[in-house]
Amino acid sequence: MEDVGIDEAYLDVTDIPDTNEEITGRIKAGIKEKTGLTCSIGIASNKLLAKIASDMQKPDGVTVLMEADVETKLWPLPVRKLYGIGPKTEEHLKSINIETIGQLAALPLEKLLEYFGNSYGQYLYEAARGIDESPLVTRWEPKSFSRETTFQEDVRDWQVIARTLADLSKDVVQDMQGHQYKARTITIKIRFSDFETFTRAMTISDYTDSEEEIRKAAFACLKRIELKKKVRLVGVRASNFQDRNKDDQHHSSGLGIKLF
DNA sequence: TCTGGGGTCCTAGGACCC
DNA sequence: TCTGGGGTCCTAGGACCC
Repeated sequence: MEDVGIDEAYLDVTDIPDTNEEITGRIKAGIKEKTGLTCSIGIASNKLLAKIASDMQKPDGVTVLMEADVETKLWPLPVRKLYGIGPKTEEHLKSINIETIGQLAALPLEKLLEYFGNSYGQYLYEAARGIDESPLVTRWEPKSFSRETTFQEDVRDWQVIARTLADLSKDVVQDMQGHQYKARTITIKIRFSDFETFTRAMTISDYTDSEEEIRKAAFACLKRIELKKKVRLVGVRASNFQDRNKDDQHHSSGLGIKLF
């Protein structure tokens, strides 16, 4: 099972001999018993289609979406239904008269790469055809920890901003320590009252989970933003974690070799 | 549709190295 | 000092997801 947030998950039932009805029946009964809630389930040959299917019969439904159904059931849907297409891409596609997944699938790959870049273009090409080879991710390592707060009222007072930044740094550090991660990169985020948002990052030479070091880095970043407007939001993020699989990470030995 | 808080991934440009 | 090609690392911002 792959968790996706608090109320979604993908289950690989490939090797479970029971019928779809038996499996979905047990899942629904179990969820009902433990939470009192209903759920909607999509059954498909990959995650992309399963997610779309789960959305097709909303309260308490079960929907099967097979590859053979792509043309009849997937293609009529608006592009926005595809995972990975948000408001911006929806608008972009609309501007070139593409509103359904079928119309998207009619676009040649070269066009998609041209409009959306190699990575995203290739993704859209496959997604529009219901193709998704992505595996279930049952365990993963976090890549960052962050905390942010929006003020009740926009703030001009530097003291308030500074204290908030320090508090957030502390929270991030506690998160890191609790999960035993050390980071090299600290990023702060400042959003002004007009929603203009800036980030400033600093990468230090040694991995750390020290509150003082991380707070200092955060403040060094803060200095690089001119606070000329009222501030709505402050955030702190730590990333670029030390690889915990390597128990010893001394950077480099003092050995250099030069070949002539 | 928007807000809020927590994330991930991608891109582009710059600095630097060989 | 410039050109060219290849690479890494870092930064800033944006799109997207739940």
